Amino acid sequence: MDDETAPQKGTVTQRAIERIKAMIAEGRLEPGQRLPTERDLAAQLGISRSSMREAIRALTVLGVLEARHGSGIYVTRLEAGDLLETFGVVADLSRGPRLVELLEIRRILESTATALAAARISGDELAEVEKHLAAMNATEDPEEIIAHDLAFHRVIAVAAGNETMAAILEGLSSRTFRARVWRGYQEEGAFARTRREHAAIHRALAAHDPEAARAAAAAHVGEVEQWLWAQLGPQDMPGARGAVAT
Amino acid sequence: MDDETAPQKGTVTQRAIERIKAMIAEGRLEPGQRLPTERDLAAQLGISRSSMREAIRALTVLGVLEARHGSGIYVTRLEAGDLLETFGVVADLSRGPRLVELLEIRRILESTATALAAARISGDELAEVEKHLAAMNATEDPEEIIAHDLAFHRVIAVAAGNETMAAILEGLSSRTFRARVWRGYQEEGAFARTRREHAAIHRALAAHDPEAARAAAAAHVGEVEQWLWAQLGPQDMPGARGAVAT
DNA sequence: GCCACCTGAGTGGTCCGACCACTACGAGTA
DNA sequence: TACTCGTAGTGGTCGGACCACTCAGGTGGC
Repeated sequence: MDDETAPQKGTVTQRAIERIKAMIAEGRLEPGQRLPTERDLAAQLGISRSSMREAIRALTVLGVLEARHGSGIYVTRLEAGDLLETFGVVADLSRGPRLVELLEIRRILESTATALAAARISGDELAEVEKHLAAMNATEDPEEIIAHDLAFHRVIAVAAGNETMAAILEGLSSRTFRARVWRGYQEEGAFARTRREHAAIHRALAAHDPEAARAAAAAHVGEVEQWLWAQLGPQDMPGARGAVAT
Repeated sequence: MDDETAPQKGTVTQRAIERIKAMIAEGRLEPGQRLPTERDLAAQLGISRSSMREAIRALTVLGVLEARHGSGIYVTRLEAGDLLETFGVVADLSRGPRLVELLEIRRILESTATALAAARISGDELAEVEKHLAAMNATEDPEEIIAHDLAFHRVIAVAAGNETMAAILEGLSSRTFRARVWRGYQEEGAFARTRREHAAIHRALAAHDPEAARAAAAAHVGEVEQWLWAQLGPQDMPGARGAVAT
């Protein structure tokens, strides 16, 4: 009903966004290709440069386009990582019960990804997993631990052979998200438990045992999930006023 | 550390986006709340209205803000559905091997969601599932079938009790995505098979049998997955690692 | 008294033109 | 040949003007 073909539907900018998206979807614009200048594009669609800039900005934050100052506007590679960067925004802006939901999704995907990785992981990838595991255990700096923890799981997700899933999991473990949740979690002396869980995951990967890997990963994320749930059960999180029973 | 806190990092617009996002993350802007006018906001951050408009447009497409012509700018409810609308863009712009990856993710999430739903689904929800199932079988109009198919799975996802997962699954089954893939799939006379699979899912839900529900849902999505894989098999077989039966 | 209508201030939407900051390429030079 | 440096062209920012729409408050009729 609200589909194209009609003279005009929403705002001019919105139409411009759809037009460019359509051009990419139809293959008239290839990944990496350079677009005409803002001025030319605006003229082509018969709109002002301001409106065209808003459309470009919108597609930029969506990871579809990339603007290089002084050079031009380009279509991104359109790979999973480019497009799913916005997933981090969801994680950053979620609070309360939705955080638990996000962790539940991560548990489901991460456990499956780890199981797949156990079956497919190569020697090189396994070595990289071990590298991050060792680095994680060799320092006490929270920042460094989080960084290697992230990389640890990323290697596994990639080894699972699904780039899109790896990108989603990366968004679900974004720096700020992890920092927010883990700050409290780790303060309760969860370091030792985390190390044990990571070791269990590594063991299952090395043994190429998918079921053990699935269980270990599920337990790993599940621990955080349970803790977070308990956190906002009795009292809501600090900063937010009052538990909202929507 | 990674930024100089004081002077400036990226573009003016980018900074404005971060500022507003931060205001929301810190709770200084509540869901549903109205923001100052574009002109005031621009003045507050010391930037031009044009740049502020680009920032607002960016946050609008991300589902964080909502602009109502003549009324004002408001923070959305910030619920999963609002923020994950952009997920549909990923599905719409993905082609070739990435489509299979997306279907694999949908298979994983959908099977788990269906299993959860089997355990939790209420009588009312089950009735709604049956309603869409009947409507789906009562027509030959592809558009209508797709609509009820979508609603069928949506009810199940909601019954699983994870709104975020339901929103993601909705994005993975967006109208255009489904239309693109299913056009070819259904042309091969998959109607009968689809009906049988839907019936199996419903049966498992009615019996409150999670394992049967998981299997039925996985098979349902897996069928499309296999078909799609075969479609682009002969043409391009990129550097994916060996096929592993899951 | 009540309700429909109208008006106007205020808001987002669009356009324009100017200038700045940066990149890329090629002419000029050593 | 290799390097430097200018410059045309690009995205980034700004300010102002006007249009399209919403909504509250007043106005008029009933």
